[in-house]
Amino acid sequence: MSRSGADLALLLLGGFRVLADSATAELAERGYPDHRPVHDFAMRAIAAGADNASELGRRMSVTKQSAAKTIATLQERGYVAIGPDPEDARRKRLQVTDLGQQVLSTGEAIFDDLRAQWAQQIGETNLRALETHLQTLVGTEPMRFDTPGWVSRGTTPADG
Amino acid sequence: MSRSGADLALLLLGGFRVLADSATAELAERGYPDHRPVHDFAMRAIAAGADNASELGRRMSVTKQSAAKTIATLQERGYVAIGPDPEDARRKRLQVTDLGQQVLSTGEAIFDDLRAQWAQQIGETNLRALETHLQTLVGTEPMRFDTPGWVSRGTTPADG
DNA sequence: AAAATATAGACAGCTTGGTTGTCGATTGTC
DNA sequence: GACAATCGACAACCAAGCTGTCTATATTTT
Repeated sequence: MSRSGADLALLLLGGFRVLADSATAELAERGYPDHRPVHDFAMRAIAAGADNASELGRRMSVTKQSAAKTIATLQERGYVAIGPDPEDARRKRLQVTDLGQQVLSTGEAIFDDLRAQWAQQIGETNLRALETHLQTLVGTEPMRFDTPGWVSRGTTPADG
Repeated sequence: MSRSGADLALLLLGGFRVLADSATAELAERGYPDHRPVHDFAMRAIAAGADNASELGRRMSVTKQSAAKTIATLQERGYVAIGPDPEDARRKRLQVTDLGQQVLSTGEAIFDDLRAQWAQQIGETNLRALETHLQTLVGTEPMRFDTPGWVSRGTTPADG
């Protein structure tokens, strides 16, 4: 087996897509249609403290305008609520709604389920090793909630 | 360490992005600007026998219209040539040019280089194990040249 | 041979998720 | 009080997908 670097890249992407697609499909089946990974990660970031558009954009390595768009759709679906910020009149404070929390925990459960399936296939030990090594390779930080621009142009936006 | 399924997904995507971004950047530095992974995989597919738009679309799990767009940009850059098909007047036969071959082999070298760097970080044995396990999880097929839709809507297009 | 059907590629138009650039409103600092 | 920085909004654009429609050519069926 040749084991080229390109194969490795494809393998990683394939792995992600299998997980992401399965999760999206399952989420749709459980009553949350059109919920993409990006929505999930954005909500997680909001829940984790990125409670305004600019900050969310920063954490997701995306312009604030783009973040605002995501926020708008999340708001339309009732997953996040927008209110005024008592400390800064320019800001609009974001908050994950109860419905949003439901999606979040459902999504988490689904992902954990998928991971468990994988663990069953190759063994928990091997899966853990895979994760550990991948983490070493990707960087020390566990890539928290900042979704890395979603396979886009790679360069992080400057914005103003 | 919690090891949630979502973390795993992020890790996989992160890994892919690190490789893809590095490769894109390096390729740009060596004189092939704006060459994205999708171009590379499309060219590989063409070289591997997908010598018309419809077939390319099929292999990349993308509509033929979308494939046609990619082909158009590759042609503009002089990476593929379009000629008539002697056996079927509807078809336009695709061919990777010499310049295209250069990009291809350069890209391959870069990817292999990146893989070597990773091997140095966690050891060849571990990297091999990672690849093997990932392959088991993603599916038996090594995901050949069909780029899996590039983190899009997951559903494969029907088209006509 | 003719008719029905399938396929190749082109064109128009839409959607998603990004990007700049600009702007008014607000805040904080000198 | 003046001035720079920041927040969020708007407009315009782009890339890479999608669908739907169309013509020309092949292929298959009658």
